[in-house]
This record gives sequence, structure tokens and C-alpha cells, in this order.
Amino acid sequence: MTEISTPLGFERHDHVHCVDQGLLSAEQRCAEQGLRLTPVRRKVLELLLQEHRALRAYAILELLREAGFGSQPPVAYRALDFLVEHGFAHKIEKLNAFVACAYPGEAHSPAFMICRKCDAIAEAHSAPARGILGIAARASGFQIEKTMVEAEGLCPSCTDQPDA
Amino acid sequence: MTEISTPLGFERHDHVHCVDQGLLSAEQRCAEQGLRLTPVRRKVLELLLQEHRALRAYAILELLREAGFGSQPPVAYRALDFLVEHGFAHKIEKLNAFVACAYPGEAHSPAFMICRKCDAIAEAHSAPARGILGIAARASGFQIEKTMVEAEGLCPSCTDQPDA
DNA sequence: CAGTATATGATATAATGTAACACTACAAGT
DNA sequence: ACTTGTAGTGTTACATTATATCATATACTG
Repeated sequence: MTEISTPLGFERHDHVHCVDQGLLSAEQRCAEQGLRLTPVRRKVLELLLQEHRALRAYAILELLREAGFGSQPPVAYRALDFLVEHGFAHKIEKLNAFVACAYPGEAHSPAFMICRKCDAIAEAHSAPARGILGIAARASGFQIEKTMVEAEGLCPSCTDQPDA
Repeated sequence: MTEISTPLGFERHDHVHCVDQGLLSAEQRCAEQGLRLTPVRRKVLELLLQEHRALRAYAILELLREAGFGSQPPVAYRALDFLVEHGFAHKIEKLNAFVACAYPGEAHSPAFMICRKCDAIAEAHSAPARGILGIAARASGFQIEKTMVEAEGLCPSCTDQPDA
């Protein structure tokens, strides 16, 4: 697993660095904030970091089983809830699936670009509440707490190979 | 059902007008574009127009059953697919539920404000592809085809009654 | 080390969504 | 009118996604 592989932001990169860095920063932040990065939670984060794709809960569950953890749905969902709640991962609503956060630690309002062909996912930032939506919200008295942006389309590789 | 009721854009309004107008404009557009607004589809649209809330597929299914239509999941999902595909309704991914489009006919990229307390929903416009997200997409070579924006928060009524 | 809070394991079940097939309604061409 | 094709409906069966609940285990706190 040391090769340069799957796309992050659709670009090739040193993937081991991703995983190690991701786990490390999660450990640090949990220590700082008194959160418990238990074995299951750590494992799930590791699994997510290994893919720049969204993993579905039951795929994670299967991988957990292989790794010797409990294999009933709540095991995966609880770990995912923890990771999402604390910003280590995000849920892609469109796919009912989960990805590791690409900018852990930084407070941000993520926006996802989802390739409809290969399911690759890149995370960007967004600020919908600053634009027209924010204006509409203020006008109507709606208090925005969280926003979710997901864009569907074609990633660079799939654009280049329209028939593959 | 003639009273002024549920919020649209969180404001009181003449709801009968909503429903009638919605059905009428759908009929017109279907006629123009050679689409078939069959009884099931029309009924589902009517059900959605009656609520400015998201209805889940199985709730719709139940209402269809009461109205004498088929009551198996595909009946509802197929009608919903039709309505969504042609812009008469939208799916709220966050809730796995559906709402009637508030701006049928107008090409638009909807943004939803979802009250986490009472589940009321208002539809606004958005243009995420014009902002930071668009820049990120162009930079990475991602071709945005469709975007989804959902904001979670508190609607005006729920803000005013923080404990209800 | 007792008591409390938090996390895990496991069972069961709920909620959401689809594949596939038989049948029907309707439009188009002859 | 007849037949042929297409799209829509109804139904069965099943797949996928998610939770409630309870029992057990583990970890922090005084």
C-alpha cells in the first residue's frame, strides 16, 4: 500500500502520507479535547483514510469484521457517528456513504465533488451562507447552523475517457 | 383545507392557491413537453403540494393506498422519480424525503433550509458553482453537472419558541 | 476501589430503496 | 380495426441502510 494511488482532489499523491497524517492529527486532537479515539473508531478512520472514495456503512462493517471487531451494524454506525460529530469524517448524503475529512481540524463548511462515473470524491470548501442563500435566510429569519453542498459531475479522469 | 396554514418560505400564505397553482402549472408544462402527468403522478404531486414539509416515500405510499392506488413501494418511487426528474419536486437528501418544487418551470439550482426542530422546509436559490466551489472545480478539472445545497438550522417559529 | 459514565457486542427490527416480471393503456402505423 | 411498440402500473420478492434496546465491558473520578 505504499504506491501513489487514488485521487485526492482528483490528483495523484502520496497516499501513505494521507493515512498517517490523518491518524496522527486525529490522535492529537482527541488528546487535546479529551475525546476517546478507541480502537474501533481509529480503525474506521483508517479505513476511510485509505480511500478517497465514500465507503458505505456495510462495507466498513465488513472490513471491521475482517479486522476482528464486532460486525453488527451499530458498531460501524456508532464509530461513524463519532467521527462525523467531531469532524474527522463527513457523510455524503447523496450516496449514504462516508469519507474521511480532507481538512481535519480546520473549521470548515465542506463541499463535495462526486464523480457520477467512478464515485471518486474531492472535498472543497464552500460558504453558501455567504451568498444568495444567506440573504434568503436572513430575509426569512432562518438561522443557518450547518450547510451541506454536494456537486455531482465528472472527475478529470472520467472526462478524459468518456467511454471507459 | 381552505385555511391559511403551514409555512412556505416560513411565511403564512394561501395554501389552496399553492396546490391549485402547482397542479395547474404542472399540467401545462406536461402538455407542452409531451410528458404524461398520470393519475398516480398527479396525486403524488398534489400530496407534496399540500405540505411544505418533506414527505417520506412510505408516507406517500400510505396516502396513495388510502386514495385507492397501488400501495407497493415502486408505485411511490416511480412517481417521485418522474416528478424529481422533471423538476416538479426535489429530494431532500438529508431527510431521505421529498418536497414539491417551489419554483416549478424556472430552471434553478435549489437550496433548502431545513428546520431541525419542526422539519419545515423552505426553498431558495443557490449558485454554488459560481463561488469557491466553482473555482475549485475548474482548478481540478471537475465538471459540475448538478449541485445540492441543504442548510440545517432553525426556522423563525422555532427560533421564537426555543423550548416548545 | 467503589461508583459513574462511556463504549462495545449482539439481537432484533425498522426504514428506505430496487430488480424483475406480468399486465394494461395508449399511441403510431398499416 | 388490427397489430405492434412503448411507457406506465401493480405486485412479489428482496436488497440496502439505519436504530432501539439490553447486556456486558472498559475507563475515568472521587
